[in-house]
Amino acid sequence: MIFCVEDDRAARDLMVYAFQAAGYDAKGFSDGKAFFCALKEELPDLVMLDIMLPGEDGISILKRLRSSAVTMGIPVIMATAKGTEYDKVIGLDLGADDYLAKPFGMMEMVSRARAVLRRTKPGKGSNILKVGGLELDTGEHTVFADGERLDLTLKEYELLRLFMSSPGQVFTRDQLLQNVWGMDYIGETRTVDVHIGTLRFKLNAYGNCIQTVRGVGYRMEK
Amino acid sequence: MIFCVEDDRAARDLMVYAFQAAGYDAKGFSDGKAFFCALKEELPDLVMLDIMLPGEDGISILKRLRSSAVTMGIPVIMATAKGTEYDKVIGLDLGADDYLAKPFGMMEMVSRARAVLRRTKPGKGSNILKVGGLELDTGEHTVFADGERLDLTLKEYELLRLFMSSPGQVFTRDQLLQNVWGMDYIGETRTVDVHIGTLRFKLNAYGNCIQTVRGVGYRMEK
DNA sequence: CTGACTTTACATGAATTTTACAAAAACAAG
DNA sequence: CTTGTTTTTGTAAAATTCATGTAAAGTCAG
Repeated sequence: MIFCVEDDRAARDLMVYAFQAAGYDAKGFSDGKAFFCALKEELPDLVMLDIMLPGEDGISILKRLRSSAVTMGIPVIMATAKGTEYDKVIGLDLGADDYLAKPFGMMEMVSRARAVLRRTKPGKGSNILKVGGLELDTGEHTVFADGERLDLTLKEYELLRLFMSSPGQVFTRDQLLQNVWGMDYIGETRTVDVHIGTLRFKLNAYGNCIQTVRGVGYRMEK
Repeated sequence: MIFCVEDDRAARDLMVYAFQAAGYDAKGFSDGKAFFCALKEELPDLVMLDIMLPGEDGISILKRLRSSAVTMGIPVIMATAKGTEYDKVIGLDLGADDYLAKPFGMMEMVSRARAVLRRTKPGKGSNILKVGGLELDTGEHTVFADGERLDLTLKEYELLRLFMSSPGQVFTRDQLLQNVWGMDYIGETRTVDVHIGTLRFKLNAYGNCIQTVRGVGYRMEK
C-alpha cells in the first residue's frame, strides 16, 4: 500500500492512478490530518509526501513519522515544486529515502518508488524482522519465538520491534520512551523497566535476548 | 561541524576539545549573537545549546532556529543546570533532539551527540574505535580485545573510550574526572586510580596498554 | 468488568567510592 | 653506591550509593 499526500486534487488522483496501474495499492490524502488519521488504521509500505501542503507541511509530517517507532521505518519520497537545494537537504537529513522535483512524470515516480521499495522491502511487501530464532511480522503484527506464537501487548510488541530493528544497539530509557511511547517523559518513570520485565517474562522460554546495560539502558542480543 | 553555544569559557573550550578529540569539527560561541552570525557562513550538523546564556537565552535561540526553513532541520541538544525540569519541557516541546543535565561528562555528551547524528545524518555517526587489537563500539556499548568480548562497568567503559579516542595522549586525573565523571566533580580521591586498576585487570589478558605516567596521569599505548 | 498500562515501594545485588596500607619510584644525604 | 625518607601509585576490602527487577496497588479506556 502506498499513501500519497498531495493537496492538488488532479495531481493526487493522477499519482494514485499511476500506482494502481503499476500494480500497487494506493490511497490519496489532501493534508497531514487525513494522512495521520488513516495511519492509525493501516501502515503503508511507502509514503509519497509533498513538501508544500496546507496546514502542516511535509517536513513536519516527515519528522513526526520518524519520531515514532511504529512509523519510523516507513520509507518516504519527498516531492516539491521548489527546486531549491535547501528543501532537498532538509528532507534527506530527516530521513527521506528519495526526492522528486516537480514537475515529474508518473513513470519516473513509479520507478523511483519501485527502487525504494526494492531497497527497503526485499521480498516485496514482506516486512518480517528476524533475529536469531525470533520472527516479527509487522504486517501481521505477530511474533514467533522458535516457531511458537507469542501473545504480546502493544507496548511489548513495539519495544521488541524497536530492538529487532537494530539488534545490538543500546537504547536508553529516554530513547525507548521517545520511540515507543512517542512522548518526552519528564522526571523519572519506571514504566520502561516494567514493560521490559513483562516482555522478558514472555520471552523466557526463548532465552535471555534482552540485555540490560547498567547505567545506560537495554539492548537486544545480536 | 558541531556548534557549541555556552557562555562559560572553560566549559566551552572543554566541549569543543572533546568533540575534536572524538573526530568532529567543532566551534564554540559565547552567545546567540556570535552563533547566528556564524550560522550565515556555515550550517552545522548539530548544535549544543546552553539554556542559561547572557542576552538571548537558549529557548529563544531554539525558537529562532526552528522558525526558519534553512535551520529548521538542524538537530539541537539542550544543556541546562540540573533540576530545572521546566526548561526541559519547553526545550523538548520546541523540538530539541535531546537534553543534557549539567553537570555532564564529556564522554556522555559526545555519545549523545553521536546518537543524534546517527539518527539525523547516517554516515556521520560512525561509531567504532579501534586501537591495536582493541575494538570499542559506542552504539552497542561493547568492547572486544583480540576478538574476545569484555564485560566492563560504565566507568571502565567510559575511561577506555576516552583513552581510545586519543591514543598516546596523557590524561591527568583531573582531566579524567572532568571527562568521565563530569565538569565539577568535587573533592580529590583515589577513585580514578581504583577504576584504572579494575580496567587494567580486565584487560590483562590483552596486554598492558594503559600506562601510568608518574607524577602526571595515565596514557593509552598507541 | 477486563485487560493494558502506570505508579509506587522495596529488596537485591552491582557499581562506585572511600579507606587503609603495601609497594614502587623518586629523592636527598652521607 | 647505599640508606633512609618522602612521594606517588596499586589494590584489597569495607562502606556506601545507586540502578534494576518485580510485586502489588492504582488508573484508565473500551
